[in-house]
Amino acid sequence: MASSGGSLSNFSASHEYMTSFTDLLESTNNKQEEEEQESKSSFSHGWINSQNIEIPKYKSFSPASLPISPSPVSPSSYLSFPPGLSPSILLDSPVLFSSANVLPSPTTGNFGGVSSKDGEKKYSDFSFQSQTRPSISSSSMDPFRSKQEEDRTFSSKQQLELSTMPKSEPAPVHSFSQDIIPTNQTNIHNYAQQPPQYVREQRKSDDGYNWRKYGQKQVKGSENPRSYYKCTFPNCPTKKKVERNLDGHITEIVYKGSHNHPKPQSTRRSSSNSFQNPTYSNLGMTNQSNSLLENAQTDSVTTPDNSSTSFGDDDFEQGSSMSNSRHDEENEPEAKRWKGENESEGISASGSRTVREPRIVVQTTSDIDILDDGYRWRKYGQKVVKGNPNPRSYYKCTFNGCPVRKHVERASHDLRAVITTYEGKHNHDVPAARGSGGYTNNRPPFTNTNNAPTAIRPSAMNSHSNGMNFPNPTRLQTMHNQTPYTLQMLQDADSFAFSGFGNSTGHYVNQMQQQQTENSLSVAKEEPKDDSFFDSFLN
DNA sequence: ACAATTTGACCAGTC
DNA sequence: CGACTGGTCAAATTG
Repeated sequence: MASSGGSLSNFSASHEYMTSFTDLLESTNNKQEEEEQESKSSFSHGWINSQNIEIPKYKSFSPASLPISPSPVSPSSYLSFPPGLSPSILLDSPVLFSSANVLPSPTTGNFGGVSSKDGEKKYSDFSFQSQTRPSISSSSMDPFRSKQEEDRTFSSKQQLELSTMPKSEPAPVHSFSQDIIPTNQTNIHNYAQQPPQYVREQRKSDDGYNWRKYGQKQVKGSENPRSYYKCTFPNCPTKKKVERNLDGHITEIVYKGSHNHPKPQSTRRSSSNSFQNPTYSNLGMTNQSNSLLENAQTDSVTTPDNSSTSFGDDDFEQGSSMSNSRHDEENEPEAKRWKGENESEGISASGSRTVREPRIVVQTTSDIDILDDGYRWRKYGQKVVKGNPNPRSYYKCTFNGCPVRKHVERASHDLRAVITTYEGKHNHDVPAARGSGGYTNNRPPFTNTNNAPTAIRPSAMNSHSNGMNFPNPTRLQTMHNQTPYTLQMLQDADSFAFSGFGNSTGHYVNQMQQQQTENSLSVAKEEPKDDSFFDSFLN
């Protein structure tokens, strides 16, 4: 199969791969069972649930990456997997399974080792995942597969989740671009190669992180209850929500935010596993991973807006990769956003998706384009929210299919201050500058035209034409715990930012005004600078 | 007694 | 503006 593919273009892939691996090993969460189930379920039923999660690219990627590599081959082999290959095919192929070491029971979908939750099981799952993913990813997968197939997918799904959840996720994101795929694959390989134990860990920790469940709710349109989890690491803003089907299988996992800390490896059982390969677990994953992540983000993908890319650790990887979530959003409309899942039906860009699968989406906090300047907005709501007597206006970007929204409100403590919060990233260029041609020029696009953009942003930030060194919004978010960017934040930053970038400021200011006008927001004009400043960053 | 989970209520966001 | 839905909080429950 694809083994030869070689496209593993990056290290990153390997890194992620590595990380995921380590994660798996490490992961030893108490919640293992849950996760396990989750992972399983997601895969198995993922698309079946038909939550409509279309995971177009996503799926594709993951699958590809996953697995296939029958044998524990070198990562490269994984990579080799041609994107074109449908995972499903691979899955079907006995070879794949076999490679997995553990074969799942056709009926149960469990591996022989399953009985024990130990690594063995995981292991098996693992193998599946790799397989499954491909299948999943491939749109070709027939949701109505025979039970056996489902079972397989099942396991695979689980694996997917596992892989995805933690670090793997990032990979998938990258995967959007074919280039990325390799990375994913890489991850997959690792899993596959890994002993059963690995698998387990994955399940447990998912990603190796520890999560606290803080809520559960029945969501409309789905029989599956949705569970809400927060990362237990102090001050870590990362959250995830998991939907499980009636069977307890995870059908969907959505990550929000990125971890601002390394994975709790130590905690996790990695030790227990014999399996842990030194290689895998520590393999420098950390270091490499970081670099990789960054590369990945930059290169291929996307950086997650939120993505904590900056972190760089393996752990982060996930997040960062997650960050790619942008892609998700943009590319995959379906990819749900943490909150407002706009999932506008697939609107987004590629609407190519058709197949549904359990999704694992990483949302970084929200992708936020800090600046709206130049964009056109439609007001769709207004509300007074608790803690601020001033009404909050809600706006949507009017560009067709663009998921970006923002809300604006005056600070309760200072009417001069306008707080603007952006959610989502533009999937298009700034509309022709209304007044200022500058708009377009200035903005480098955070906007993603396509999926690709995501990756771009980070770099964009850096390169920002303005010469502003402002931290990438994405990162900022991360830094702020993924808090959406707000004007306030900008204001805070003002002082320093401003000083350095006078020119841009003016420019931005204008933009702000324009925006204000457009939005009909009564933005505090008094402090246009702030906004502009802000905008500049955003841009 | 403690920690984790569950669950109803509240709040924000969207239509 | 009101209704609806999803996300979060936090008290209650469970292990």
